[in-house]
Parts: sequence; structure tokens; C-alpha cells
Amino acid sequence: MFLFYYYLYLTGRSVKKYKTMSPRTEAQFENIRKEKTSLILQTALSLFATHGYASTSVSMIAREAGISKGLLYNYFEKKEDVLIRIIMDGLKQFLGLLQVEDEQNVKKEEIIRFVDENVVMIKKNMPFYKMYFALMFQPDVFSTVQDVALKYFEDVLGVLVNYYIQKGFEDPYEKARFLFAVFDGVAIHYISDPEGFPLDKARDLLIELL
Amino acid sequence: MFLFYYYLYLTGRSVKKYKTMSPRTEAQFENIRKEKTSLILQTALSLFATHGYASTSVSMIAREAGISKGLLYNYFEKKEDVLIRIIMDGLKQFLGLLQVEDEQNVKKEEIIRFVDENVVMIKKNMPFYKMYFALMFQPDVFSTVQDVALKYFEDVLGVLVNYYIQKGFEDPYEKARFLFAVFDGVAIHYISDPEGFPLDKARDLLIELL
Amino acid sequence: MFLFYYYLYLTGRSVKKYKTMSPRTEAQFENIRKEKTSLILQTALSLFATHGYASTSVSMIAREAGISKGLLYNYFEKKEDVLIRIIMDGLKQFLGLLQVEDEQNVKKEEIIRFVDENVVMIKKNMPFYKMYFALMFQPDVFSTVQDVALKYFEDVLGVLVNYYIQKGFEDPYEKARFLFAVFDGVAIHYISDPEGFPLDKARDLLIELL
Amino acid sequence: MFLFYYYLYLTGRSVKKYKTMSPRTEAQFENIRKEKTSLILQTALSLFATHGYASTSVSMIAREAGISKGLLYNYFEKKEDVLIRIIMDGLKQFLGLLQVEDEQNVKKEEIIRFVDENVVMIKKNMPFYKMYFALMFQPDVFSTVQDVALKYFEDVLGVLVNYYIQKGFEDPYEKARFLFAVFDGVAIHYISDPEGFPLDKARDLLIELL
DNA sequence: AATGAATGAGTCTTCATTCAT
DNA sequence: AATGAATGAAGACTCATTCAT
Repeated sequence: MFLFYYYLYLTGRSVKKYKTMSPRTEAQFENIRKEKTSLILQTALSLFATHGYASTSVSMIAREAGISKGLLYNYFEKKEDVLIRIIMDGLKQFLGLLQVEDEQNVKKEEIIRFVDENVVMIKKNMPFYKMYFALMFQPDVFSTVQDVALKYFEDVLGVLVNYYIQKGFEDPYEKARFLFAVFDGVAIHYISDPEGFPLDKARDLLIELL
Repeated sequence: MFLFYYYLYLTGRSVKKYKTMSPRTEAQFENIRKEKTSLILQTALSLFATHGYASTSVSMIAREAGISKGLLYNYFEKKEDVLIRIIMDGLKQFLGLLQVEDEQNVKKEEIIRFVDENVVMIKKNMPFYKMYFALMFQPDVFSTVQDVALKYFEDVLGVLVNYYIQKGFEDPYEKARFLFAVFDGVAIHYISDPEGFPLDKARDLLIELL
Repeated sequence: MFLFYYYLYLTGRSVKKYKTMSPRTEAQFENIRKEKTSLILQTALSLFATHGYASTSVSMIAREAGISKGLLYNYFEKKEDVLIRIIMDGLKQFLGLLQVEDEQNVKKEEIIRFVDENVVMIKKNMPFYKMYFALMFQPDVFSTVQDVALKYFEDVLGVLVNYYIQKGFEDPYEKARFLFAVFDGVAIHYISDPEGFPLDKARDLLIELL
Repeated sequence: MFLFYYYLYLTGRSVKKYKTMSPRTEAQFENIRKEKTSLILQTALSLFATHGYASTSVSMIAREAGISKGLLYNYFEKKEDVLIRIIMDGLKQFLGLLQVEDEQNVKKEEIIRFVDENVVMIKKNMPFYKMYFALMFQPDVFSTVQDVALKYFEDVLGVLVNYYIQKGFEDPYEKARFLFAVFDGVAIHYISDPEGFPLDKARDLLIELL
């Protein structure tokens, strides 16, 4: 008998005491769920970004994440939910960047800061941005999250319009929409060619438009 | 002749029109092929634009075009070929717009004309543009046509760089890339919201950047 | 060259003339569809009857019918539609049996004839009956066709009630419902044990109740 | 003791109630097992009855019973075992109803009492009856318990046959089988429409057949 | 005794593509 | 040139069962 325990000792195993084992605590479960959820979301985002949402299969996500297909469905009800979650989380991040002290008196520095923070964000979250734009052109898939996207859009636009109004520019709305377009244009070109596109110079030229 | 119809009657078949028509000439066949090809391409483009390439089935295209699936495969070897053909045709159109008299001396008016012609083109070909951008973010699908796309990109950029060089601007390359980005930004925002986006005003603001 | 045609002649093959081949006629297609539909329905019914609807997979049906899974979906949109179609068709047959000359004056002979025709029908359509009863106890699945089933039920009951009223019986409604129950009881016991259950004697005893 | 709680605090675990309770006695464990088993069986029965066996998932049972899936597998080896157990228990109850003093001399009152007790039982155990009948038409599932079912069937039939023999009826076996069929017919119709079916009147009419 | 994360085989369904006519 | 039946591989999703704690 001694030899048996010695063997266990050598192999690093312990005798399983099924009888006295207690279930994982609430916190432990919580932990597992958080980590797995995040793993799935990250994997999915990177795949959606490169192959597109429709062309990314659940199997691919599971394989890439090193889990079973079944487990993914333990965390998300449908494939679409993974997408929605990604977009929601992503947009929230961007919404967080937009902070002006006084809506009625938007300062140039605030806009510049917003632009700069966006630049940082884009650099950091390229896959998300990529996917986001790809989706913007497929109304079918996007309908579920359009509300959030629209809110983001309107918030940003509102600030820009206010800014131009206070500056006393004519056509403040049109200028604001143009600026927004420029902003996205820069983002898209940067994403399409991160090596070649002169993001910092483009940032300066964009600031000049203010 | 009577016997022939009687035979058809017995076998339950009906006389197909083309059987009774005099045999088509080579030119007529050619004509049919051209028309059908174009019909398929147009139908496919409009579907790809609204539902995305992956989410558009061959059946949908055939149904919408009013032809059989089999016939579609008579004209295109694979679904992907339809896409490639659409993109090729589309890019060629855009390439045609870029005509400068002297590459070494690009005139402002030429750029403006190019911009304006592009604006017209975008207004006319929204579905193509929509699809084109959606695809740009999915390297997978896009790889097949990347060469053509790259050529178009480089041609446009070349002209812009030349223009800025001749104008004596500093950082002509960076300015050119920025302008190109602005251009696409405007296009994208217009496509996303054709009713609300002030395209004409944006065109003016863009011209001001030259 | 001659040898080639000779070879074809020996093997019974003919030279395929793809160019001049015309598509199948409308009637031919119609025919194929009718036969395949019926094949699928029969196969499915027999499987549903023995394993139950939920436990019968589409793969099983396809395999048993000797067709591909895909083809089944060419004929029916969903698995459930196969079931619905079977039940609809089945109930219609039974509804057809119930023909009384004058609703206000139902004759005993008419009821007897109805019973007898039902007996014949049950003998012939055992699988359908089996499945029908199995389903009657699973409201979930059945909800879609409940309307038709209810109509059948009410029609039969109506005739029986009328019969007992004209006979001057007391409690005609209760007697009618009882008779209907007896009828189904007999059917069920026969189905459960076709060899052992004395259907003909049971039929006589049932008639005595009229 | 303090150290113990401190350890829990550090590891993020909470004190499970049963850990602080004095160890349960063997009898207490026994009790828990009995209660949980019964809870599972009742929950499962009600679900099987409404959705069918195949369409009821183990997760549903666990959720509805307020326990974990794992625990259910602590009590039953397989899903099928839950079903078997339910049917066995149910049939045993019915078997218990059939008590005749002298097999060779079955009295009418005994049959009537059996009928009445069955009526009470059906009213009380509708879900079981529902499921039982649904299953009767799916030999696949049922095969495991067919022996018990058959025994019940033969016992009841035996008594009825004996009764008719002693009464001196001709065709006692056929009459017995008919009566059994009537009995089930009434049960089924009552189950299908508990509100509308006149069970008590049907009982009277059934008794008249004796 | 109890939990719920994890698995994998299986389910229904879709769809690009081929085939016979 | 034209049809649509037929296929098979793949996709989204489910679920009985096992496992670690």
C-alpha cells in the first residue's frame, strides 16, 4: 500500500476524495465565466475582422479559442449575440471618449483631445474598427445595434455642431458633418494600410480644419 | 407535321418557342449572352450591396434575375467569379475617370473635374460603392481583386502627389494621402446616409483643401 | 471513328448532344415532384409512427427514402411541415368518410356505414392513426394542426348528437361523447395489438350501443 | 477558528451552510435522497406530459426542479432511467387497484369498485396518464417497460374474462377486450378534454356494459 | 450532497455546385 | 440556351453526459 501512495507522490497526483469535495464557490464560477467570455469575444473579434461576420463560423471561433462549440453556446445564446456584444462593448469605449465640460461652450482643446484619444484608440483597436466599418455597409446584420451606433453618431455630431456654432461659422451643421466624414476617412485609410498611411500628419491636417 | 404535335401531346410536352423559330444567328446568341450576363451582374450587385456577399445565395440571385440556377452557372463558373467580375467592371469605370493631360503638370481644374465626376459616379453607383467598401475590410474575399484595386489606388495617388509637388507644397505625399482619405470619408458618409449628408457642400469643402 | 460509334451501340449508350438537349417539360417536373413528395411523406409517416416525431431525424427520413437530406428541404421548408402535411392529408381522408344525407335526420345505417368505413380506413392506415394518437398527447407539437383536428372532432360529434336527439334518447350529448370515446378506445386497442384484438367483434358490440 | 474564516476570505470562498452544521446522520441523508428523488420524478413527469419525453431536456428538468444537472445524474444514471422509474411507479399504483377476493368468482361490485378507483386515479394523475398514452404509441421508448405494462394489461384482462365467463356470456374474451378498450377510450377522451368530457355519465354507461 | 463548466456527437437547415433532360 | 432536381459538405445550434471542484 505504501508503494501506491509513493507512486502518487512521484507523479504529483493526489488521491481524489470525491466524497468530501465541495462545489466551486460562486466567485470561482464568476471568474471562470469572465475569463472565458473575454476569451471568446477577443477571438471572435479578430476573426470577424479578417473574414467578416458571415464568413466566420462558430467552429472557427471555438477552434481558435481552444474550446468546444458547445461551450460557446453556454456563454452566448446565438452567434449574433457574440457580434452584438462586441459592438456594444466597442462603441461604449468610444462613447466614453467624448467628454465636454460645457455642451454650450465646446473648446477647441476638447475637440483636439477627443481626436487624439480616438487616434490612440484606433491604433489600439484596429480589428474592432475594421469590423465595425465592414458592418456599416450591411444593414441586414447591423440592424440590432444600429440604435447604439446612431446614438454615438449623434452625440459626436452634436458636439461638433455646437463647436462650429459658437465659433460663428456659417453652415455649422454641414461643416460638422464634413469633419466627421474626414475623420472616418482618415480612420479607414489608416486601417487599410497601417504601415503606409501617415496618421500623425493626417491628424495635424485634420486639426487645421477646426 | 401533324404527327409531331400528336407525339408531343402523347408525351405531355409542349412545343418550346425556340423550336419553332428559325435558328438563331451567331450574333443573336452573342446578344443574348451579353444581356443575360449584364442582368446577372446587376442583380447580384444589388443583392451583394444590401445583404453582403456571403449572405447572398446563388438561388437568390437567380430568382431575382428571373433565371434558373443552372443558367447562372452557364455564364459564371463560380459564385466568386460573379463578384470578381462586378468589382473589376466597377473599378475600370473609376479608372476611366482619371484623365490628366500631362502627368508632370496636373492642373487644379483637372482634379476638380475628377472630383466632380466621381461625385456623379457615386450618386449613380451607390450599390457598387457600398459593396466595395464592405469588401475592402475583408481581405479574404478581396485578395483576388486586390491587384486592380491597388493599381487604381496608386494611379489616383500618383496624380495627387504630382499635383501637390508642382504646387510646391511641403509634404506632398502626406497631403495626397490625406486628401484621398478625405475623399473616401465623404463617399462613405454619403453612402451611409444619402438623404442627410450634404454632399455638395462637402464637395466644396473638399475642393478648398486643394 | 466508326469503331467508336459501334462501341456506343454495343454498350447501349448514345452520344450526348448537350447542345441540342432541351430542359424537362413542366409536366415532367410536376411528375417528379409528385412522386418524390409522396415518397417522402410515406417514409416519414412510417418513421414518425414507430419512433415518434421528435425522435425521428431528418437524416433518418432521407436515408430511408433513399434521397439526400438536401432534397427533402427542396420539397419541404421545415421538418415540421412534413408532419403538418401528413396530418392534414390524413384528417382530410377521415373527414371525407362522414357523409349524411340529411343532418336533421341521421339514419342508423349511415352511422353504421361510417363506423365500417372507419374500420377499413384504420386497418389500411395504421401508421397514421398511431402517429395521430401519439401526437394528441403532445400539445406542443400539435398546436399547428389543432384547428383541423378540432373541426373533425366537432363534425363527427355533431352527427352523433343529432342521431341520439332524433332517437329521443335522454342525455344525447353525453351519449354521443361516450360513443366517440368508445370508438377511439377500440381503434387504439386495435392499433396496439392488431393481431390479438378482435376488431370485428368489437365493431358489433359498438353497433349495439347505437 | 478565526484562521479558518480568514483563509476563506483570502481564497474568496464563502462558508457553505452544511459545513457549519453538525454532520448529518445516515437517516437524514436517506431522507434527503428520498425527497430529491421524488422531486425530480414529479418535475420530470409533468414536463414529459406537456412536451413529450424526447422534447424535454435534462436541463429543463433540473432547472424546473431547482437543482443542478449534476445532481440529477447523482440520482439517475441516464435520462431514460427517469422515465422508466416514472412509468414503473405509475403502473404499480394501478396494479394495486386490482384486488379481487376470489379470482374464480369475480363479483360485479368488485369490477365497479375497480372502475371507480380508476376514475379517481385518472383524475388525480392526469399527467401520468397523458404521458403513458403518448408513450404507448412509440414502441422504441416503451420497450424497456413493456414487460410491466404487459403484466398490468394481462392482469386486468384476466379478471374481466373470468367475470364474463362466470356470468355465462358467450365470447367472454372478446367482450373483455372490448370493455378494456372502452375503458381506455373514456380515459383518453377525458384526458384530452377534462373540462368538456362527461366523465361521470360515461362511467355510468360503462357500468351498464358489464 | 451539490454545482455548473465543458465536451462531442447529433440535430435541423442552407447552399454552392452538378446533372439529366 | 435553359431548367430545376439532386447532392454533399458545411453551418448554427442542442443536449445527454462527464468532470473538476
